[in-house]
Amino acid sequence: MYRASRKIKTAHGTIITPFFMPDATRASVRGVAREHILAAGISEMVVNTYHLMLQPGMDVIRRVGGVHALMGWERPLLSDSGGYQVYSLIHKNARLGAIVEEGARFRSVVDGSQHLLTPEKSISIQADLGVDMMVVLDDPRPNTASYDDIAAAVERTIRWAARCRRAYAAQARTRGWTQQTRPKLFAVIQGGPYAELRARCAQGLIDVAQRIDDGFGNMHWDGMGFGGRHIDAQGNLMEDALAQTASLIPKTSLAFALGIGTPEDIVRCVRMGWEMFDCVIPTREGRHGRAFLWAHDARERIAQFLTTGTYTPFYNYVNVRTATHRTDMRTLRVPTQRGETTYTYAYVHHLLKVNDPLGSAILARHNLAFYAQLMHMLRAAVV
RNA sequence: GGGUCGGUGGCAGAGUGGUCAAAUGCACCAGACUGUAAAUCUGGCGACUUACGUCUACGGGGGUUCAAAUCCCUCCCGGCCCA
Repeated sequence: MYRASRKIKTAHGTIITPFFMPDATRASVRGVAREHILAAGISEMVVNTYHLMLQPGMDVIRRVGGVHALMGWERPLLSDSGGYQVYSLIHKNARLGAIVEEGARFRSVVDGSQHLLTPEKSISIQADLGVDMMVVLDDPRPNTASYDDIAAAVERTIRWAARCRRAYAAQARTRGWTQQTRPKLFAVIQGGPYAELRARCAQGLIDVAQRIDDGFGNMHWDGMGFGGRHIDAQGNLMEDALAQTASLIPKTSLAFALGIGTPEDIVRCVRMGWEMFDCVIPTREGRHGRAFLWAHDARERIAQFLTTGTYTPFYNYVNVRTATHRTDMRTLRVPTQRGETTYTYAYVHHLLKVNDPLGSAILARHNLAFYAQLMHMLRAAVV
């Protein structure tokens, strides 16, 4: 069952669960300015260790005083460890990298240069980024990998989590973090499609937290995520896996469903107990011409699903690129700093057709507002 | 008026006797996208047909040939050169 809404204090403000973070992988949500992110009702974003260490590079990040300063963003940020990027690179093209016990060896997609991202280095980089929430380096595997391969990745993920936790404690000393200012530390559960491996991974990670001091005497992870891919070959949410994994996460830790998802997936996951999400869907789909739209009685349908488990579709998904919108003068709501404005479908359709980034940006902003509203409804429903 | 080069699918542009319903790009019509190597990728794109397939097509008309977008004749149209 869902977890009640709770507040998390960070150095850049208080977060209320459940919440959704758009991916600002390279320190920007592609094409959407920070004032438009805020206007959409979004207060947290995810940046990426892998991308930022390559560009602009940690030398620049340190000199400008961190990624908040670089972006001019005053709200909470989470950095992903880079594990997923290395996984993505390696599994799409084995020449681009390899996992070794020391860490993830990979070639930069920016300039082809070779790098070794270790658990310690990932934590150090994330500390330099200055984010409010950081994630341990993990070893994701495709769900199609062999049982033995995934089992080995689970054990490695646990060992790497232990190294990350020690590195975190060392950073805490060096940088003088306090219990109030320190970034939250998230572990990541692997195990893919195998329930016993997920359980083993979760228990292994919990043991690590109890065994290794984070520098503040905490005996738990601030958050625990579920990594890898949670979508089957048909594009459906792996509900059993997500439900089981949510149940493995102690209430002392925030439950973070990495990379999820569609509005429906998020609602389903919140019911299972997941509390935080990040995904490219609202922005990528927007960039590619899709808009999420509320169905009638969406709020009631969501509330009904949370209490009874009976799911009724609560939104529509429209492709504004299709010819039907060429002269469609109905309007699409887009958030602004002073409330809201509207654009006609016909205009957005035209902008998309002429490849003006404005069309993509309008839809991304619209979809971000949709996701923010969704999370607002969910917060109200899980009191 | 003479010469010359050329007219190919919505556009640009290959092809110069058979494997051509015609490369490729763009446009167009759809689809995909879930810790962003994604302003990316996939499919369709003459007509009819679920499909096998059938028909009509490379400016118009007429020939040669078993077979023509490709060769010949003629007409129409366009560029350039000469008068």
